[in-house]
Amino acid sequence: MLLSEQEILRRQKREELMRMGINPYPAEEFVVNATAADIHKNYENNKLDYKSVTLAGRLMGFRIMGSASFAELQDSTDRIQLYFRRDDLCPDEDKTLYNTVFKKLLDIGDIIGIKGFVFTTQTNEISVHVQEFVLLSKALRPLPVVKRDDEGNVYDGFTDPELRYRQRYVDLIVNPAVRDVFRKRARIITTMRGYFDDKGWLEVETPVLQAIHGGAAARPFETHHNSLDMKLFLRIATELHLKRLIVGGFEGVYEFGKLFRNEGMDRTHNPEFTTVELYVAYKDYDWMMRTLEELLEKVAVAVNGQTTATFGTTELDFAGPYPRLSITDAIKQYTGLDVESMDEVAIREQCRSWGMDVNETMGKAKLIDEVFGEKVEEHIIQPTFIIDHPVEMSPLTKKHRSKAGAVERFELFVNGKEIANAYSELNDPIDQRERFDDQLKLKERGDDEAMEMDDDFLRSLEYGMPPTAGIGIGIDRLTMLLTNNSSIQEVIFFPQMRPEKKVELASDADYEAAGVPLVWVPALQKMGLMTIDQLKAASPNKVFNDLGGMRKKLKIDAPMPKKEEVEAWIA
RNA sequence: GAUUCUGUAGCUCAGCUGGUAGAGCAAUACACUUUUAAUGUAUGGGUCCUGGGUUCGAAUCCCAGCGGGAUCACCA
Repeated sequence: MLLSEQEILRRQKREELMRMGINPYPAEEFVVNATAADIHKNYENNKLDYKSVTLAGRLMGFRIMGSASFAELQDSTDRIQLYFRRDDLCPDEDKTLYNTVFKKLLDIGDIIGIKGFVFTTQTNEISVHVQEFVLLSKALRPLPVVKRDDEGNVYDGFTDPELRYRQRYVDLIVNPAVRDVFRKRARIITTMRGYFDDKGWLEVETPVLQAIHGGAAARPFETHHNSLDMKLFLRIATELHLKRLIVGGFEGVYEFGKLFRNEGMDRTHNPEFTTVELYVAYKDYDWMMRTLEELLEKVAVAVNGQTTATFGTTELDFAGPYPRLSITDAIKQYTGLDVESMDEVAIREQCRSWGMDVNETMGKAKLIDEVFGEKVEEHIIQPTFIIDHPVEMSPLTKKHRSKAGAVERFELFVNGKEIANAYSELNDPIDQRERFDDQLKLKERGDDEAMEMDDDFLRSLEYGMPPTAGIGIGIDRLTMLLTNNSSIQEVIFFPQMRPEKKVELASDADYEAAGVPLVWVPALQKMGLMTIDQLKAASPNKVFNDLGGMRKKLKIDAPMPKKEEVEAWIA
């Protein structure tokens, strides 16, 4: 492995600590009785309680001034300043603990535990005067040092998205706002769970691996089960299993979980994403709209303390009720086009005149959906229910009680994006079978997103499913809205990325087999001789000469090999 | 998948019409007992993403590849 100068130094410090009898990775529990946030919040009003605190966290900065020093400690809650004084830590003659262990052998990124008392410095900063400290974990890699001034301006930020997503742990350490996003994400989920549980609905888990992928129009991931020797799909929705559970007699069931769709990736799509789906018996989509309004209002308040959330320059208000607009009325409102009174051909012509990419296989329903997506969606900023979609686009939805050709469905749009999709669930098994048949016809015509026939699901409906309202909510997108992030990668800890490419590197054993003593391997690697082939192709004279330089540069403690030895490696 | 921008020290970035690299922070050494983007002095640190090409000479120009960002298409 090729190490930077700083990494080598830290490894040497680790060794040095061990030589001094200090375990850089001790096993013992370290009991903490305070946190940085707690001290900042409560010390001023309650000074007596902070005469003896123990804290643990990561060192994020040093300001050393001779025999006294300040350091920044970051625990899971916040940062706090530590004050170290040599003669307090080392009252006797031996000043090693301060001069060597603290000043020389600790680095930014190391995790320590401290014991001390809280006080306020002359510059009026609440700090901990350290009386004892113990190393809990030595960090071998240097951390990016992000500096902030009093106004909160950031200097030398750790900002490269590739590095931030690939090494999210580093992002979380140095960018506190990132930790906050994920705390809010967790709060969104726990608030929803609490709401559902209070209603008496059951949290359930259904299979991720499915022989038939159903419940949505999407391309699935495929995998293979070895002992069954069969193809399995990763689920694209939880819908069909949850409805089986309603058939089974639960009044309400919900599942938070990952869905997997083998489609494009961009700032609003990750191949695996989180949704919650909820199904409640004896309800319809009107009821579900009211429920969603109540739920989102609670969630917004739980996350941001108010029903409004700022997204970019717009203020979104999640306080219900939200406007309800049929998909055809929405099109009329934003384009002036009355699609209800038009036939398929006329709509298609209109789409073409707008320069939209449409073709003959698209029926009226699909065209309406396209027009909505192209001309309307982006304009819907405040939470709005778009309702009563054409039946062809909604194969699992009950036909509308009064509107011909429509279904009882709504999608909630916020800031131009769909974040929830719900309907009065279709529970007529004969109608459901016909809808699946229609999907199969689409599939035969080449629509690889059309749903498959799910006979077991139909069988369950034949036993009778109560009238049911169901909804799916995209957790990632909701989190984006409530945390003011325009990229899904910002609200997923480890967004999908291409694997890092590994540099081709010969192993230590390969070098040894070529006769190279291990001490010289780093030197050869530093010279760019990463593989044995490269070594064999090198000039022995040059290698021998360069080795002298590298020996000094890398502070290699072994005597120089003889020229004949070097020639032997290469020959 | 298409278009476009981009890849230089551990991090953030300079580097002009080609002459083998610079800054700040981080690191190392020294000074400094309340600093806070601590400060001062000195020092070290680079396969300039990879591979070809043009050239006496490439971080720089050209081609290809790989990674990433943005926009668009499909989708939630």
